[in-house]
Amino acid sequence: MTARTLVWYRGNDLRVSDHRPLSDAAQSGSVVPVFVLDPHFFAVKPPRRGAHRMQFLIESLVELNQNLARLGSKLIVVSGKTVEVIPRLARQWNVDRVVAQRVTEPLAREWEERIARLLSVPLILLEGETLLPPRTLRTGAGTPYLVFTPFARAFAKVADEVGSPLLAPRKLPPLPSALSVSETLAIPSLAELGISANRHLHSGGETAAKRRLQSFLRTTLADYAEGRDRMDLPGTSRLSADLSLGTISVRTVWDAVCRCRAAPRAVRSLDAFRNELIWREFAHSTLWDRPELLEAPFRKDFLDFPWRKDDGDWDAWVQGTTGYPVVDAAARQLLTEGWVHNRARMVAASFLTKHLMIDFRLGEKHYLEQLVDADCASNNMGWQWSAGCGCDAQPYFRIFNPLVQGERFDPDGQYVRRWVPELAKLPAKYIHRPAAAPGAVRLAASVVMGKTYPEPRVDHVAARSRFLQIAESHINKARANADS
DNA sequence: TGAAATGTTGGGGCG
DNA sequence: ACGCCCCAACATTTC
Repeated sequence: MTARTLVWYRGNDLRVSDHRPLSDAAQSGSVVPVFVLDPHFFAVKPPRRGAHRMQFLIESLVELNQNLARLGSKLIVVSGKTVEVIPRLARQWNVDRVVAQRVTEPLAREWEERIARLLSVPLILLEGETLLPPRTLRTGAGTPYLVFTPFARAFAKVADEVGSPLLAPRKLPPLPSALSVSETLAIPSLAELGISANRHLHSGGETAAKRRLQSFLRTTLADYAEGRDRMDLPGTSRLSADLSLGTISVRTVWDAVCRCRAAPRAVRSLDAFRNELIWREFAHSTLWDRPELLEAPFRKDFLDFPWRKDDGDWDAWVQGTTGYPVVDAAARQLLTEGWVHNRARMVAASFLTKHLMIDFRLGEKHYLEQLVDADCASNNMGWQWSAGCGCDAQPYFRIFNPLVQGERFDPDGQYVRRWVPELAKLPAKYIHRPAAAPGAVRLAASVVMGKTYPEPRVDHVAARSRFLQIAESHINKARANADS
Protein backbone atom coordinates (compact mmCIF):
# COMPACT_ATOMS: atom_id res chain seq x y z
CA MET A 1 0.00 0.00 0.00
CA THR A 2 3.03 2.25 0.14
CA ALA A 3 4.37 1.67 -3.34
CA ARG A 4 5.76 4.64 -5.20
CA THR A 5 4.50 4.77 -8.80
CA LEU A 6 5.86 6.79 -11.66
CA VAL A 7 2.91 7.63 -13.92
CA TRP A 8 4.46 8.11 -17.33
CA TYR A 9 2.26 10.43 -19.43
CA ARG A 10 2.99 9.73 -23.08
CA GLY A 11 0.92 12.28 -24.95
CA ASN A 12 -2.04 10.11 -25.93
CA ASP A 13 -3.50 10.43 -22.44
CA LEU A 14 -3.40 14.08 -21.30
CA ARG A 15 -6.20 13.90 -18.74
CA VAL A 16 -7.03 12.91 -15.17
CA SER A 17 -10.52 11.44 -15.86
CA ASP A 18 -10.73 7.81 -16.95
CA HIS A 19 -6.95 7.53 -16.83
CA ARG A 20 -6.20 4.00 -15.71
CA PRO A 21 -2.52 4.50 -14.86
CA LEU A 22 -3.32 7.49 -12.63
CA SER A 23 -6.25 5.79 -10.90
CA ASP A 24 -4.24 2.64 -10.43
CA ALA A 25 -1.29 4.52 -8.97
CA ALA A 26 -3.50 6.61 -6.68
CA GLN A 27 -4.82 3.44 -5.07
CA SER A 28 -1.44 1.99 -4.28
CA GLY A 29 0.60 4.72 -2.62
CA SER A 30 2.52 7.75 -3.77
CA VAL A 31 2.32 9.04 -7.32
CA VAL A 32 4.87 10.82 -9.49
CA PRO A 33 3.30 12.05 -12.76
CA VAL A 34 5.92 12.71 -15.43
CA PHE A 35 5.85 14.00 -18.98
CA VAL A 36 9.03 13.93 -21.07
CA LEU A 37 9.49 16.72 -23.58
CA ASP A 38 11.45 14.64 -26.06
CA PRO A 39 13.59 16.24 -28.78
CA HIS A 40 11.88 13.74 -31.04
CA PHE A 41 8.83 16.02 -31.03
CA PHE A 42 10.88 18.58 -32.87
CA ALA A 43 12.81 16.20 -35.07
CA VAL A 44 12.51 16.30 -38.82
CA LYS A 45 12.30 12.56 -39.33
CA PRO A 46 8.81 11.12 -39.52
CA PRO A 47 6.54 10.76 -37.71
CA ARG A 48 7.25 14.29 -36.63
CA ARG A 49 4.30 16.38 -35.55
CA GLY A 50 4.24 20.05 -36.33
CA ALA A 51 3.46 23.38 -34.72
CA HIS A 52 -0.34 23.02 -34.75
CA ARG A 53 -0.21 19.90 -32.67
CA MET A 54 2.49 21.39 -30.45
CA GLN A 55 0.21 24.28 -29.52
CA PHE A 56 -2.59 21.90 -28.60
CA LEU A 57 -0.10 19.74 -26.68
CA ILE A 58 1.26 22.63 -24.64
CA GLU A 59 -2.22 23.88 -23.76
CA SER A 60 -3.21 20.38 -22.74
CA LEU A 61 -0.10 19.96 -20.58
CA VAL A 62 -0.79 23.26 -18.82
CA GLU A 63 -4.28 22.13 -17.95
CA LEU A 64 -3.15 18.66 -17.00
CA ASN A 65 -0.76 20.25 -14.53
CA GLN A 66 -3.57 22.42 -13.13
CA ASN A 67 -5.86 19.42 -12.78
CA LEU A 68 -3.17 17.40 -11.03
CA ALA A 69 -2.49 20.38 -8.75
CA ARG A 70 -6.17 20.58 -7.88
CA LEU A 71 -5.93 16.96 -6.74
CA GLY A 72 -2.88 17.73 -4.64
CA SER A 73 -0.10 16.73 -7.02
CA LYS A 74 1.62 18.22 -10.04
CA LEU A 75 3.02 17.30 -13.41
CA ILE A 76 6.77 16.98 -13.58
CA VAL A 77 8.05 17.93 -17.02
CA VAL A 78 11.54 16.78 -17.93
CA SER A 79 13.46 17.49 -21.09
CA GLY A 80 15.48 14.76 -22.79
CA LYS A 81 15.26 11.48 -24.61
CA THR A 82 12.37 9.49 -23.23
CA VAL A 83 14.22 6.18 -23.36
CA GLU A 84 16.95 7.64 -21.16
CA VAL A 85 14.90 9.90 -18.91
CA ILE A 86 12.28 7.44 -17.67
CA PRO A 87 14.74 4.74 -16.50
CA ARG A 88 17.01 7.37 -14.94
CA LEU A 89 14.18 9.03 -13.00
CA ALA A 90 12.80 5.66 -11.92
CA ARG A 91 16.21 4.82 -10.45
CA GLN A 92 16.88 8.27 -8.98
CA TRP A 93 13.48 8.51 -7.38
CA ASN A 94 13.49 4.92 -6.29
CA VAL A 95 10.04 4.13 -7.66
CA ASP A 96 8.58 0.66 -7.34
CA ARG A 97 6.97 0.60 -10.75
CA VAL A 98 6.25 2.64 -13.84
CA VAL A 99 2.69 2.73 -15.17
CA ALA A 100 1.60 4.11 -18.52
CA GLN A 101 -1.15 3.87 -21.09
CA ARG A 102 -0.52 1.45 -23.95
CA VAL A 103 0.22 3.09 -27.32
CA THR A 104 -0.41 1.74 -30.82
CA GLU A 105 2.22 3.82 -32.63
CA PRO A 106 5.13 1.56 -33.61
CA LEU A 107 7.89 3.98 -32.59
CA ALA A 108 6.32 4.38 -29.15
CA ARG A 109 6.19 0.60 -28.84
CA GLU A 110 9.91 0.39 -29.60
CA TRP A 111 10.59 2.97 -26.92
CA GLU A 112 8.57 1.12 -24.33
CA GLU A 113 10.41 -2.12 -25.08
CA ARG A 114 13.76 -0.41 -24.61
CA ILE A 115 12.57 1.26 -21.42
CA ALA A 116 11.23 -2.01 -20.03
CA ARG A 117 14.68 -3.57 -20.58
CA LEU A 118 16.46 -0.66 -18.88
CA LEU A 119 14.19 -0.53 -15.84
CA SER A 120 14.86 -2.66 -12.79
CA VAL A 121 11.20 -2.33 -11.78
CA PRO A 122 8.09 -3.39 -13.71
CA LEU A 123 6.70 -1.31 -16.56
CA ILE A 124 2.95 -1.78 -16.49
CA LEU A 125 0.93 -0.83 -19.57
CA LEU A 126 -2.79 -0.26 -19.19
CA GLU A 127 -5.48 0.18 -21.81
CA GLY A 128 -7.19 3.43 -22.71
CA GLU A 129 -6.08 4.54 -26.17
CA THR A 130 -8.77 2.37 -27.76
CA LEU A 131 -12.12 0.96 -26.65
CA LEU A 132 -10.83 -2.60 -26.69
CA PRO A 133 -7.24 -3.82 -26.62
CA PRO A 134 -5.80 -4.64 -30.05
CA ARG A 135 -5.87 -8.38 -30.79
CA THR A 136 -9.22 -8.70 -29.04
CA LEU A 137 -11.09 -9.28 -32.27
CA ARG A 138 -10.10 -12.18 -34.48
CA THR A 139 -11.78 -14.00 -37.34
CA GLY A 140 -12.85 -17.61 -36.96
CA ALA A 141 -9.44 -18.58 -38.34
CA GLY A 142 -7.72 -16.56 -35.63
CA THR A 143 -6.37 -13.95 -38.05
CA PRO A 144 -6.82 -10.18 -37.96
CA TYR A 145 -9.84 -8.85 -39.82
CA LEU A 146 -9.14 -7.53 -43.28
CA VAL A 147 -12.57 -6.03 -43.89
CA PHE A 148 -14.29 -3.41 -41.80
CA THR A 149 -17.84 -4.74 -41.79
CA PRO A 150 -17.09 -8.12 -40.19
CA PHE A 151 -14.75 -6.34 -37.77
CA ALA A 152 -17.60 -4.01 -36.75
CA ARG A 153 -19.97 -6.96 -36.34
CA ALA A 154 -17.47 -8.72 -34.10
CA PHE A 155 -17.03 -5.52 -32.15
CA ALA A 156 -20.78 -5.21 -31.58
CA LYS A 157 -20.83 -8.68 -30.01
CA VAL A 158 -18.34 -7.73 -27.30
CA ALA A 159 -19.10 -4.01 -27.00
CA ASP A 160 -20.23 -4.45 -23.40
CA GLU A 161 -16.61 -5.21 -22.48
CA VAL A 162 -15.81 -1.54 -23.07
CA GLY A 163 -17.07 -0.71 -19.58
CA SER A 164 -17.73 2.61 -17.92
CA PRO A 165 -15.21 5.42 -17.66
CA LEU A 166 -13.37 5.92 -14.37
CA LEU A 167 -13.84 9.12 -12.43
CA ALA A 168 -10.72 11.15 -11.79
CA PRO A 169 -9.10 10.27 -8.44
CA ARG A 170 -10.70 12.40 -5.71
CA LYS A 171 -7.33 13.23 -4.27
CA LEU A 172 -3.71 12.50 -5.03
CA PRO A 173 -0.88 12.25 -2.52
CA PRO A 174 1.57 15.16 -2.70
CA LEU A 175 4.84 14.52 -4.50
CA PRO A 176 7.34 12.79 -2.23
CA SER A 177 9.32 15.60 -0.62
CA ALA A 178 12.66 13.86 -0.95
CA LEU A 179 12.29 13.83 -4.71
CA SER A 180 14.98 15.77 -6.46
CA VAL A 181 13.32 17.82 -9.15
CA SER A 182 16.26 19.98 -10.06
CA GLU A 183 16.11 19.05 -13.72
CA THR A 184 12.38 19.60 -14.12
CA LEU A 185 11.11 22.35 -16.34
CA ALA A 186 8.24 24.67 -16.32
CA ILE A 187 6.01 23.75 -19.24
CA PRO A 188 7.55 25.79 -22.05
CA SER A 189 5.55 28.53 -23.68
CA LEU A 190 4.93 28.51 -27.41
CA ALA A 191 7.24 31.49 -27.77
CA GLU A 192 10.03 29.56 -26.06
CA LEU A 193 9.52 26.81 -28.61
CA GLY A 194 9.72 29.31 -31.44
CA ILE A 195 6.09 28.81 -32.39
CA SER A 196 3.76 31.73 -32.93
CA ALA A 197 0.30 31.26 -31.46
CA ASN A 198 -2.38 30.28 -33.95
CA ARG A 199 -5.80 31.68 -33.13
CA HIS A 200 -7.52 29.37 -35.64
CA LEU A 201 -6.89 26.28 -33.53
CA HIS A 202 -9.36 24.84 -31.07
CA SER A 203 -8.08 25.05 -27.53
CA GLY A 204 -6.49 22.03 -25.93
CA GLY A 205 -7.04 20.59 -22.50
CA GLU A 206 -9.52 18.39 -20.73
CA THR A 207 -12.12 21.09 -20.06
CA ALA A 208 -12.34 22.17 -23.68
CA ALA A 209 -12.62 18.50 -24.70
CA LYS A 210 -15.54 17.92 -22.36
CA ARG A 211 -17.21 21.06 -23.66
CA ARG A 212 -16.79 19.87 -27.23
CA LEU A 213 -18.29 16.50 -26.37
CA GLN A 214 -21.29 18.08 -24.63
CA SER A 215 -21.91 20.48 -27.47
CA PHE A 216 -21.69 17.63 -29.99
CA LEU A 217 -24.17 15.51 -28.03
CA ARG A 218 -26.58 18.41 -27.61
CA THR A 219 -26.55 20.06 -30.99
CA THR A 220 -24.86 17.94 -33.66
CA LEU A 221 -25.25 14.24 -33.00
CA ALA A 222 -28.95 13.95 -33.89
CA ASP A 223 -28.28 14.90 -37.51
CA TYR A 224 -24.87 13.27 -37.75
CA ALA A 225 -25.91 10.70 -40.37
CA GLU A 226 -26.35 13.41 -43.00
CA GLY A 227 -24.57 16.33 -41.39
CA ARG A 228 -21.19 14.62 -41.11
CA ASP A 229 -20.74 14.73 -44.89
CA ARG A 230 -21.45 18.43 -45.25
CA MET A 231 -18.17 20.31 -45.57
CA ASP A 232 -19.96 23.65 -45.18
CA LEU A 233 -21.69 22.84 -41.89
CA PRO A 234 -20.38 21.94 -38.42
CA GLY A 235 -21.85 18.45 -38.67
CA THR A 236 -18.98 16.45 -37.19
CA SER A 237 -17.86 15.89 -33.60
CA ARG A 238 -14.60 17.82 -33.86
CA LEU A 239 -13.21 15.42 -31.24
CA SER A 240 -10.36 14.01 -33.33
CA ALA A 241 -7.61 16.03 -31.65
CA ASP A 242 -8.98 15.22 -28.21
CA LEU A 243 -9.07 11.52 -28.97
CA SER A 244 -5.57 11.67 -30.41
CA LEU A 245 -3.94 13.45 -27.48
CA GLY A 246 -6.26 11.84 -24.98
CA THR A 247 -7.70 15.01 -23.46
CA ILE A 248 -10.82 12.87 -23.39
CA SER A 249 -10.85 9.08 -23.41
CA VAL A 250 -12.54 7.32 -26.29
CA ARG A 251 -14.37 5.28 -23.68
CA THR A 252 -15.90 8.46 -22.25
CA VAL A 253 -17.14 9.41 -25.70
CA TRP A 254 -18.48 5.93 -26.44
CA ASP A 255 -20.22 5.76 -23.08
CA ALA A 256 -21.80 9.18 -23.49
CA VAL A 257 -23.19 8.30 -26.91
CA CYS A 258 -24.55 4.98 -25.67
CA ARG A 259 -26.33 6.79 -22.84
CA CYS A 260 -27.95 9.26 -25.23
CA ARG A 261 -31.70 8.86 -25.25
CA ALA A 262 -32.19 9.32 -28.95
CA ALA A 263 -35.33 10.28 -30.77
CA PRO A 264 -36.20 7.46 -33.21
CA ARG A 265 -35.06 9.54 -36.17
CA ALA A 266 -31.65 10.02 -34.53
CA VAL A 267 -30.88 6.33 -34.02
CA ARG A 268 -29.28 6.16 -37.44
CA SER A 269 -27.05 9.06 -36.46
CA LEU A 270 -25.94 7.44 -33.21
CA ASP A 271 -25.05 4.29 -35.11
CA ALA A 272 -23.21 6.29 -37.75
CA PHE A 273 -21.09 8.03 -35.13
CA ARG A 274 -20.37 4.82 -33.24
CA ASN A 275 -19.33 3.35 -36.57
CA GLU A 276 -16.73 6.10 -36.95
CA LEU A 277 -15.32 5.22 -33.54
CA ILE A 278 -15.18 1.60 -34.67
CA TRP A 279 -13.27 2.68 -37.79
CA ARG A 280 -10.78 4.19 -35.36
CA GLU A 281 -10.61 0.84 -33.53
CA PHE A 282 -10.10 -0.91 -36.87
CA ALA A 283 -7.24 1.43 -37.76
CA HIS A 284 -5.51 0.90 -34.42
CA SER A 285 -6.08 -2.83 -34.48
CA THR A 286 -4.70 -3.05 -38.02
CA LEU A 287 -1.58 -0.99 -37.30
CA TRP A 288 -0.99 -2.95 -34.10
CA ASP A 289 -0.84 -6.19 -36.08
CA ARG A 290 1.05 -4.70 -39.03
CA PRO A 291 3.37 -1.87 -37.97
CA GLU A 292 5.06 -2.11 -41.37
CA LEU A 293 2.01 -0.39 -42.90
CA LEU A 294 3.63 2.94 -42.03
CA GLU A 295 6.28 2.11 -44.63
CA ALA A 296 4.54 0.06 -47.29
CA PRO A 297 1.16 -0.48 -48.91
CA PHE A 298 -0.95 -3.31 -47.55
CA ARG A 299 -1.71 -4.67 -51.00
CA LYS A 300 1.35 -6.36 -52.45
CA ASP A 301 0.30 -5.47 -56.00
CA PHE A 302 0.88 -1.83 -55.08
CA LEU A 303 4.56 -2.34 -54.28
CA ASP A 304 6.64 -0.47 -56.86
CA PHE A 305 3.58 1.41 -58.06
CA PRO A 306 4.76 3.99 -60.62
CA TRP A 307 3.96 7.09 -58.56
CA ARG A 308 4.92 10.30 -60.29
CA LYS A 309 7.47 12.71 -58.91
CA ASP A 310 6.44 16.24 -59.77
CA ASP A 311 7.43 19.13 -57.51
CA GLY A 312 5.08 21.54 -59.26
CA ASP A 313 2.05 19.31 -58.75
CA TRP A 314 3.09 18.58 -55.19
CA ASP A 315 3.51 22.23 -54.28
CA ALA A 316 0.16 23.11 -55.83
CA TRP A 317 -1.53 20.39 -53.81
CA VAL A 318 0.18 21.48 -50.58
CA GLN A 319 -0.48 25.17 -51.04
CA GLY A 320 -3.99 24.84 -52.44
CA THR A 321 -3.47 26.07 -56.01
CA THR A 322 -4.55 23.06 -58.06
CA GLY A 323 -7.49 24.88 -59.65
CA TYR A 324 -9.94 22.44 -58.05
CA PRO A 325 -11.82 24.46 -55.40
CA VAL A 326 -12.55 21.73 -52.86
CA VAL A 327 -9.04 20.31 -53.11
CA ASP A 328 -7.60 23.79 -52.61
CA ALA A 329 -9.95 24.55 -49.73
CA ALA A 330 -8.84 21.38 -47.97
CA ALA A 331 -5.16 22.22 -48.46
CA ARG A 332 -5.56 25.71 -47.06
CA GLN A 333 -7.74 24.62 -44.17
CA LEU A 334 -5.05 22.11 -43.21
CA LEU A 335 -2.29 24.71 -43.23
CA THR A 336 -4.40 27.22 -41.30
CA GLU A 337 -6.45 25.17 -38.85
CA GLY A 338 -4.54 21.91 -38.55
CA TRP A 339 -7.84 20.19 -39.16
CA VAL A 340 -9.76 19.25 -42.30
CA HIS A 341 -13.30 17.98 -42.71
CA ASN A 342 -13.21 14.24 -43.31
CA ARG A 343 -15.02 14.47 -46.64
CA ALA A 344 -12.49 17.06 -47.80
CA ARG A 345 -9.63 14.83 -46.61
CA MET A 346 -10.94 12.04 -48.80
CA VAL A 347 -11.35 14.28 -51.83
CA ALA A 348 -7.88 15.79 -51.35
CA ALA A 349 -6.27 12.39 -50.85
CA SER A 350 -8.00 10.92 -53.86
CA PHE A 351 -6.89 13.88 -55.96
CA LEU A 352 -3.24 13.63 -54.88
CA THR A 353 -2.98 9.89 -55.39
CA LYS A 354 -5.18 9.44 -58.44
CA HIS A 355 -5.35 12.67 -60.41
CA LEU A 356 -1.76 13.68 -59.68
CA MET A 357 -0.54 10.11 -59.11
CA ILE A 358 1.73 11.18 -56.26
CA ASP A 359 2.75 8.61 -53.64
CA PHE A 360 0.21 8.45 -50.82
CA ARG A 361 3.08 8.36 -48.31
CA LEU A 362 3.97 11.96 -49.14
CA GLY A 363 0.42 13.07 -48.44
CA GLU A 364 0.31 10.92 -45.33
CA LYS A 365 3.48 12.54 -43.99
CA HIS A 366 2.28 16.07 -44.79
CA TYR A 367 -1.00 15.42 -42.97
CA LEU A 368 0.83 13.97 -39.99
CA GLU A 369 2.95 17.11 -39.76
CA GLN A 370 0.08 19.55 -40.12
CA LEU A 371 -2.83 17.91 -38.31
CA VAL A 372 -3.58 18.64 -34.70
CA ASP A 373 -5.24 15.24 -34.60
CA ALA A 374 -2.24 13.48 -36.20
CA ASP A 375 -2.90 9.85 -35.33
CA CYS A 376 -0.59 7.40 -37.10
CA ALA A 377 -3.14 4.63 -37.27
CA SER A 378 -6.15 6.58 -38.52
CA ASN A 379 -4.04 8.72 -40.83
CA ASN A 380 -2.37 5.69 -42.39
CA MET A 381 -5.65 3.84 -42.83
CA GLY A 382 -7.24 6.89 -44.41
CA TRP A 383 -4.43 7.38 -46.89
CA GLN A 384 -4.11 3.74 -47.84
CA TRP A 385 -7.88 3.60 -48.21
CA SER A 386 -7.86 6.62 -50.50
CA ALA A 387 -4.98 5.36 -52.59
CA GLY A 388 -6.77 2.04 -52.99
CA CYS A 389 -3.88 -0.02 -51.58
CA GLY A 390 -5.01 -0.49 -47.98
CA CYS A 391 -6.81 -3.24 -46.19
CA ASP A 392 -10.50 -2.92 -47.02
CA ALA A 393 -9.61 0.04 -49.22
CA GLN A 394 -11.88 1.33 -51.90
CA PRO A 395 -11.03 -0.28 -55.25
CA TYR A 396 -8.44 1.58 -57.28
CA PHE A 397 -10.99 2.45 -59.94
CA ARG A 398 -13.20 4.31 -57.50
CA ILE A 399 -12.12 7.86 -58.25
CA PHE A 400 -13.75 10.90 -56.70
CA ASN A 401 -14.82 13.63 -59.06
CA PRO A 402 -13.82 16.72 -57.05
CA LEU A 403 -16.44 18.82 -58.84
CA VAL A 404 -19.29 16.44 -58.11
CA GLN A 405 -18.13 15.96 -54.51
CA GLY A 406 -18.14 19.72 -54.07
CA GLU A 407 -21.60 20.15 -55.54
CA ARG A 408 -22.99 17.34 -53.45
CA PHE A 409 -21.41 18.08 -50.08
CA ASP A 410 -20.89 21.83 -50.30
CA PRO A 411 -24.02 22.71 -52.27
CA ASP A 412 -23.96 26.46 -51.68
CA GLY A 413 -20.18 26.67 -51.93
CA GLN A 414 -19.75 28.09 -48.43
CA TYR A 415 -16.84 25.78 -47.64
CA VAL A 416 -15.02 26.93 -50.76
CA ARG A 417 -15.92 30.58 -50.16
CA ARG A 418 -14.41 30.42 -46.69
CA TRP A 419 -11.10 28.88 -47.69
CA VAL A 420 -10.70 30.07 -51.28
CA PRO A 421 -11.88 33.66 -50.91
CA GLU A 422 -10.80 34.65 -54.41
CA LEU A 423 -13.80 32.60 -55.63
CA ALA A 424 -16.22 33.92 -53.01
CA LYS A 425 -18.24 36.09 -55.36
CA LEU A 426 -19.03 33.29 -57.81
CA PRO A 427 -22.61 32.00 -57.72
CA ALA A 428 -23.15 28.52 -56.26
CA LYS A 429 -23.75 27.14 -59.74
CA TYR A 430 -20.17 27.80 -60.81
CA ILE A 431 -18.17 27.96 -57.62
CA HIS A 432 -17.00 24.36 -57.91
CA ARG A 433 -16.11 24.72 -61.58
CA PRO A 434 -14.93 28.29 -62.16
CA ALA A 435 -13.27 27.28 -65.42
CA ALA A 436 -16.70 26.38 -66.82
CA ALA A 437 -18.35 29.66 -65.85
CA PRO A 438 -19.34 32.04 -68.66
CA GLY A 439 -16.90 34.92 -69.05
CA ALA A 440 -19.45 37.46 -67.86
CA VAL A 441 -20.09 35.50 -64.67
CA ARG A 442 -16.37 35.33 -63.91
CA LEU A 443 -15.96 38.99 -64.72
CA ALA A 444 -18.74 39.95 -62.32
CA ALA A 445 -17.07 37.85 -59.61
CA SER A 446 -13.61 39.32 -60.35
CA VAL A 447 -12.25 35.89 -61.20
CA VAL A 448 -9.58 35.75 -63.87
CA MET A 449 -8.48 32.21 -64.61
CA GLY A 450 -4.71 31.88 -64.46
CA LYS A 451 -4.47 35.23 -62.64
CA THR A 452 -6.66 35.42 -59.55
CA TYR A 453 -7.26 31.65 -59.51
CA PRO A 454 -5.23 28.94 -61.26
CA GLU A 455 -6.46 27.00 -64.26
CA PRO A 456 -7.18 23.37 -63.30
CA ARG A 457 -3.77 21.75 -63.04
CA VAL A 458 -5.00 18.60 -64.74
CA ASP A 459 -8.14 17.82 -66.69
CA HIS A 460 -10.40 15.58 -64.63
CA VAL A 461 -11.39 13.25 -67.45
CA ALA A 462 -7.84 12.92 -68.76
CA ALA A 463 -6.34 12.41 -65.30
CA ARG A 464 -8.96 9.85 -64.46
CA SER A 465 -8.30 7.75 -67.53
CA ARG A 466 -4.53 8.11 -67.11
CA PHE A 467 -4.75 6.67 -63.60
CA LEU A 468 -7.13 3.88 -64.61
CA GLN A 469 -4.91 2.81 -67.46
CA ILE A 470 -1.66 2.85 -65.47
CA ALA A 471 -3.15 1.28 -62.36
CA GLU A 472 -4.82 -1.52 -64.26
CA SER A 473 -1.72 -2.40 -66.19
CA HIS A 474 0.49 -2.25 -63.08
CA ILE A 475 -1.84 -4.43 -61.06
CA ASN A 476 -2.11 -6.98 -63.86
CA LYS A 477 1.65 -7.07 -64.18
CA ALA A 478 2.09 -7.51 -60.42
CA ARG A 479 -0.45 -10.29 -60.40
CA ALA A 480 1.23 -12.08 -63.30
CA ASN A 481 4.59 -11.87 -61.51
CA ALA A 482 3.07 -13.24 -58.33
CA ASP A 483 1.59 -16.20 -60.21
CA SER A 484 4.75 -17.17 -62.00
C1' DT B 1 -17.56 6.10 -47.37
C1' DG B 2 -18.04 6.70 -56.64
C1' DA B 3 -18.58 8.09 -61.26
C1' DA B 4 -19.44 7.30 -65.88
C1' DA B 5 -21.24 4.47 -69.35
C1' DT B 6 -24.70 1.66 -70.77
C1' DG B 7 -29.24 -0.50 -70.51
C1' DT B 8 -34.28 -0.43 -69.47
C1' DT B 9 -38.72 1.45 -68.83
C1' DG B 10 -42.61 4.22 -69.37
C1' DG B 11 -45.15 8.50 -70.29
C1' DG B 12 -46.27 11.92 -73.63
C1' DG B 13 -46.05 14.28 -78.16
C1' DC B 14 -46.92 13.53 -82.68
C1' DG B 15 -47.81 11.87 -87.34
C1' DA C 1 -55.87 3.70 -82.21
C1' DC C 2 -51.29 2.88 -83.07
C1' DG C 3 -46.38 3.00 -83.66
C1' DC C 4 -42.52 5.78 -83.34
C1' DC C 5 -39.44 8.82 -81.21
C1' DC C 6 -37.68 11.45 -77.44
C1' DC C 7 -35.99 11.55 -73.09
C1' DA C 8 -36.39 11.60 -68.17
C1' DA C 9 -35.87 8.44 -64.50
C1' DC C 10 -34.15 4.64 -62.76
C1' DA C 11 -31.24 0.26 -62.81
C1' DT C 12 -27.11 -2.23 -64.06
C1' DT C 13 -22.40 -2.61 -65.51
C1' DT C 14 -17.96 -1.17 -66.02
C1' DC C 15 -13.91 1.37 -64.93
